Amino acid sequence: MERADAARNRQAVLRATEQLLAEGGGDHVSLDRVAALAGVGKGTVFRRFGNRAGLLQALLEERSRELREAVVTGPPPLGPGAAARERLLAFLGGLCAIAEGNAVLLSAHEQACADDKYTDPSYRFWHAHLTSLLDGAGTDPGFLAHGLLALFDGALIRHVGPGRFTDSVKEYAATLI
Amino acid sequence: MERADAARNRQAVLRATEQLLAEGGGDHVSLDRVAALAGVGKGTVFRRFGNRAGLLQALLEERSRELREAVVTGPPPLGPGAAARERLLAFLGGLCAIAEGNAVLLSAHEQACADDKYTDPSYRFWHAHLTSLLDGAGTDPGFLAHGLLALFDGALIRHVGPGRFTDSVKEYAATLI
DNA sequence: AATATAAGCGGACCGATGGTCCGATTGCCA
DNA sequence: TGGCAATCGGACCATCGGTCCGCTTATATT
Repeated sequence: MERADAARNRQAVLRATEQLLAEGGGDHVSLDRVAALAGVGKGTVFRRFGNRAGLLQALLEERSRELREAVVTGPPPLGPGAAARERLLAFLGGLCAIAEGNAVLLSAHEQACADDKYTDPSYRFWHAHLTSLLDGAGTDPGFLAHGLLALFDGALIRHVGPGRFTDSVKEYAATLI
Repeated sequence: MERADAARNRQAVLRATEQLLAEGGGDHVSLDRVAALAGVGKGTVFRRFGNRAGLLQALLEERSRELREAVVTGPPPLGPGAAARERLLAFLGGLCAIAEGNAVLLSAHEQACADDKYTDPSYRFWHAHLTSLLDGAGTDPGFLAHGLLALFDGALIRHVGPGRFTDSVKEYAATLI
């Protein structure tokens, strides 16, 4: 059981992080600043989240929890029951929505994860889901899944511009499968 | 005209950088170490290459110069003259060869470029070439090109394992076009 | 309510890093 | 050979991620 003050501080830190992400670029979010804005000590941030990557990942998971649950236990077309192709397109749509609204967070997280990106639990989950949906269609569904997920890059989203991004991804996926 | 000692130092720095990249991970390459190993002052490194990203990009350009020239002025199937599909597959093959041999350098460069990745001259060049080769085939060749280039991620190469990577990319491209 | 105890807290501290600056040096050309 | 501009080098700086440890406090127990 987590102590009440601990839970309060976890929230404060998360809220401070998203505020800093919103008002400045991803490099504006130093852990010193996060701690200061949250009104806690730096040690607290690290005890809760381990390191910079952990903090950003926690925020990312919070933002994608809904989609994750919908995909596992929700109704079709996201959840089980629909045809794989339907589910896949619906899933990519959901991912696009999250990605477009969190481009800065995405970049910061990638930057922080660096090489561990592919062992990150979040990534593993999306990748496993995509792979299973792509099974049978074409060759090497695992690599296909990597190829699709590679599109969800914060800098790319900003580069092509949100709005255009979602449409492009859908076209791209339609071409691929 | 570049002074003789300046040219010598530029070489020394590049060689030191690749040696450090080879013997340790990408994070082993601090500019202090590069300067020390090259036998020059830190200021020299920055005067030559501007910053960390510039240094890595210079190395990357050196490693890919051959392919760049082959693509522009070389004989088919890489150069002009062959069918677009042939050229595209040949080009991706060349890129794979470079990428597999330079996964660590790729990662380090991505990390250093961060958000400027898509305005990096090197990236622009590859992207423009791919886009022109993809013109007509399918929709939004520009985004297709981004999708293909997104595969060339140092961490991904290490994750799927070199060898497997090239084959997977070729399958992927064949599916896509 | 008093107490014990473990969990939590905060911020000083550390090592490393990217990047700057300027006095000393040195290649180059006349 | 002399003068000068380009080059050099490494001390210096700000910042960052991460650690540490003495102090505080929430909570369970009696």
